[in-house]
Amino acid sequence: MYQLLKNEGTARRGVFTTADGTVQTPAFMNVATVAAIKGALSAYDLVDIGTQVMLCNTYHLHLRPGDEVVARRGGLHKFTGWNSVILTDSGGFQVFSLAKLRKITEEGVAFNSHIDGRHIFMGPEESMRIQANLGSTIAMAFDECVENPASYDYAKMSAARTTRWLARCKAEMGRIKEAGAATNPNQLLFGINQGACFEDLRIENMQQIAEMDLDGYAIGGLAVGEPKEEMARIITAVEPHMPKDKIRYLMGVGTPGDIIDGVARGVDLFDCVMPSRNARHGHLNTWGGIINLNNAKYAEDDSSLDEHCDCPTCRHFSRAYLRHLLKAGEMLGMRLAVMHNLYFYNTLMAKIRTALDEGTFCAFHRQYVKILDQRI
RNA sequence: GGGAGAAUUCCCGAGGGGCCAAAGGGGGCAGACUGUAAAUCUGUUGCAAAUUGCUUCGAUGGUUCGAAUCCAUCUUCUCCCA
Repeated sequence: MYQLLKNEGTARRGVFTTADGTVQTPAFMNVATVAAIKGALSAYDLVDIGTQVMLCNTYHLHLRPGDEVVARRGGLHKFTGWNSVILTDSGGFQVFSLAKLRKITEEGVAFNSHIDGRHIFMGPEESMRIQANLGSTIAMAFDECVENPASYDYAKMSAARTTRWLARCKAEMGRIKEAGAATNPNQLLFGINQGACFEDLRIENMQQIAEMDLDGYAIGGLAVGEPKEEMARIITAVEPHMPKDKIRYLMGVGTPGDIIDGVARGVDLFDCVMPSRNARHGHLNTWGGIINLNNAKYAEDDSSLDEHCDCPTCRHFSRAYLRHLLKAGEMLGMRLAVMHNLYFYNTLMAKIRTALDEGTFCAFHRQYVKILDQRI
């Protein structure tokens, strides 16, 4: 259940209550595709870095270890030791990212496993059954994330099909719960808006899925290579048609600046691989911008990563040491870097919430939206 | 003591008269990454007043229009026989 506490323009401050825990929004969900945050972070580390929601992936967990294995362990919460909110992505993004290995029909998508090449079929019903086995707090509807650029005709056809898939997802989830076969009987379902970069398709699609009374609504298919102005244009066009009393999720976004902009445009939830992937590659977020620790100039820099950050990494280690660990390919380097970047993102969201609470988000936006994405 | 082989750029290593500032790795430097097939991918890596010029293939000297490449001597290393 979503409760809007306060708003500043279209920006919203709220609380999302679930059976597994409460999420203060706006929030950034930390991506743990295969039920682990890459960089050797466990559920216990997530508590230390201020994580509210862990995000896992249906397709990846279906392949390995297998959703039924997870179900027999009591679901993702027991399996991972993370006792708060878990969102599972439906596998829809893999329709996009594994494009070379798949074939899409009305029924669903045929994949070749990226692990061993074996034939896999996933449609709305399969995705719902897998997510029911995984027992996440929130299941995402199975969608097609269309590549950019997309033709108008393809985007229209695909969005309509994704909506038909959504109806099947809702029906299948109902059947599973009725049969008592869900690992988590309180599992929620979010629908996903598609329509590429065409405002009329986006709006029409949003209006259709808004009528389906889902637990939350996501905007998908953005941040897939289109210019930032395009993304902003689409969010601004769709937002007025999203239910005010439901939580809104902008999938796969983004940079700190993208997130601040997203909040300003009325989004409550975000997720992105950037903080963890960039951290592993030496790109660290600071309150003054992004630094690339691989750069030679940090080889003898004894200062902490960010003097304004009090994460475990910044409290104890120098840039020179972190750079050495990263260069040497040590797991510790990645772990410390990922902890910092996720702490940074989680802290960014906390600051956004405080600004909204205090009615100063507009000033916060002005101060940080550009600088945080800059390279220094 | 006798015989055989080898020395190439930061490292390993290809190249056996002109198309060689010299393949390919590694390392270095730099860049990319947006619901993670991503410890991946891309560029670059002798110097400079830079469509060119200069220096570099163990050292010195030679052959040749032209040498990393052929010859002589030397140095160092490896292997085999004593």
